[in-house]
Amino acid sequence: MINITFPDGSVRTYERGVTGYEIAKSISPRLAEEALAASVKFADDTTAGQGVTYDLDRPIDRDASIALLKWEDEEGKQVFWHSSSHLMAEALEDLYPGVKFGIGPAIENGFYYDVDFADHQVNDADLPKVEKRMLELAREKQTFTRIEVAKADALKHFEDKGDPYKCELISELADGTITYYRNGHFTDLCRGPHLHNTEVIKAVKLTAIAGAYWRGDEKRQQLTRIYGITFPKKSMLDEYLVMLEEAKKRDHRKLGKEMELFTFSSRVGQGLPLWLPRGAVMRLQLENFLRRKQTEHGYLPVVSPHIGSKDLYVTSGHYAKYGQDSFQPIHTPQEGEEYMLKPMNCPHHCEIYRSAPRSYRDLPLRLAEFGTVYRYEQSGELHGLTRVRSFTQDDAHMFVTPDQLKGEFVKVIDLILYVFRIFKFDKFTAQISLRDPLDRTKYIGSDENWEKAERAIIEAADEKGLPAVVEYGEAAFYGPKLDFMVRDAIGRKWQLGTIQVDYNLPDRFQLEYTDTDGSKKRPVMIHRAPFGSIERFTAVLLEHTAGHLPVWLSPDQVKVLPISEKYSDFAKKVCDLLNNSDIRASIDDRNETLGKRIREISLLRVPVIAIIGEKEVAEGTVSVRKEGADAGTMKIDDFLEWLRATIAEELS
RNA sequence: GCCGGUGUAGCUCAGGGGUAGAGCGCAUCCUUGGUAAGGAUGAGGUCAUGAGUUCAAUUCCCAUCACCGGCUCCA
Repeated sequence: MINITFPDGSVRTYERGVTGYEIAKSISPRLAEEALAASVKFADDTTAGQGVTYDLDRPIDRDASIALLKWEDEEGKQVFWHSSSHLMAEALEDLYPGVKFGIGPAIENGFYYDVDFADHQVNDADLPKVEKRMLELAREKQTFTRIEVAKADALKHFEDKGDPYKCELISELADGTITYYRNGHFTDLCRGPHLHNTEVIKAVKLTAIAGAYWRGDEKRQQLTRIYGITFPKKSMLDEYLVMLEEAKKRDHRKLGKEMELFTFSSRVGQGLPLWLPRGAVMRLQLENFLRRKQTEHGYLPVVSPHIGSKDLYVTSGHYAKYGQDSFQPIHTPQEGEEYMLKPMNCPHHCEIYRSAPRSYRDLPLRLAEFGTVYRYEQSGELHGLTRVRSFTQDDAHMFVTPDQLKGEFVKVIDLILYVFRIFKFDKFTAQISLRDPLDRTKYIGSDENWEKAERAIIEAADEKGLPAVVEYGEAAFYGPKLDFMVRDAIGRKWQLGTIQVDYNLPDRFQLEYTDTDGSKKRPVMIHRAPFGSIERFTAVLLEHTAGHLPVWLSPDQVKVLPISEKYSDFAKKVCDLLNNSDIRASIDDRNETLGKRIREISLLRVPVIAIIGEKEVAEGTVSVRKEGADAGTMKIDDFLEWLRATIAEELS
């Protein structure tokens, strides 16, 4: 007999070799129905961590703690979708005999399988057939059988089957036992784990078809990747589809058009956004918001040109690393003279640092600039405002002594958290990227400094209580970093702010300061950008808010609507009063019905509408509507106060 | 850059080998309206661009460009 410990601490004894499924059944039939896999941590496993995920049918042969994983658990979903990808493969093999398979993992929302269809051309119209077949197969209540085979046998199996991709994968595995999983007549090389039975897969939607290189290598065979998602209930699929529709409605490209914020022109060039008047107003508010806060934090504004001599980037090292893939140098009438569009602001800021001798008393020196940079992103990678070729970083570089690193980090984290709070990004995580412990040769800078910096980041994150994960080997070659990921209102993840330590540029530019003892020391540089870029941030914010920006940020804060032309004069007076108090208000007295004007203004997402008719003129009031809801009738002065209070509230 | 898809009026889209349609928007007029679409009339298109097949191409074929979905990349 063996002891099984449950998450609530209770212990039960079972026969040796009991399976997760049997355990679940012994607790309740309902649990057996809902459980998808088991998280098993053996009593003799002394390593940290949660243990391994087991198939429900896999025997447990010694004392262990187990947690039964359901759909609600992330690992449960992963098993569900991984099994679904096998089910899809089985369906594909049925429908298109002779197809060859690459890999088919679960992903954040569903799964995919990379398939070589040889001569057959698959398109969207084929997907419903595959979905139908998958559901038929699922209803056969296929079990997933785990089979252990020797590597040589596995290799032979897939050679006989004529599947070169699987053979390649197997040949790279360590010698010894390899596992297969079999469901129905489909057998796949797989580590597992898998579902107890395919019957729980009740709803299937194949979402997309795309090309994907075998092993992500563009020089190799391109396979057809089919994406899909499955659910244990039909209603969940419906909800998911509604969510996708919602995401489409929030697409910042669509909102940018509807709200008249920005546009693109092929004549201007790919990936080069044009900010329309309303967009430009919003953008200026974003900049001013940060500028004010940065002034409080002791940042000094600087301005640098949009181009720089090629030498500058040769010195910084960027030319050697990225020169070939950048906008190419600009030539002048002067023979041999070359300039480049600036791909980043740091080298310019390094030269600003060098413009005067620096003392330890000058540090930290914080140079800030909304610096527009130009990067030749690959054309297929451009996407709305999130990936463009010209964008403005909310950039700043801090030059600090090694001892100031941590204090400075804490201050930057504070700033970023402030930004998140104001924009209501309530859910976020941070990733601390450190060196690869196994290979320290690829990093520049002394061991001692790296350790200091890594410790500083970890401690700073800890002090601020950041929900942070540490990733080893993810640091840049020039320094460790801290990145922030936010989740938007419909649960999607975005990378926003970043803080990076840099030992490279101070070296390359030979930056120095005079220390207390009169010796010359090298400062450490910190790059940071809370927004990342104004363009990207705008995109994320639009999708997060579905275009309903806070009043302080809205391009038009108030529209004043006289019910008929008779009240235009009074409306004009109200409008002037608001404008004189720095409220962005304008009048809409077009020859349209009130309902129609309200509709159009609402579609532009103007947050506040002030309506003026006979009654209002007589009483010196306005009738206020905010975000589609009646906010009451107010005296003009009260309305102004109310607006100010609303904005102050948003910014507190 | 690669694979696949799309490109028709300012926008959203329908159509189809015999040179084009809707709704919205725009203009003019009527209407002077009370919280998300009042009415009438009218103007707008080299059907992305270039070459090809054809008596005839916006439609079919090819190339190019842009956009969309992915892959790869991201200082």
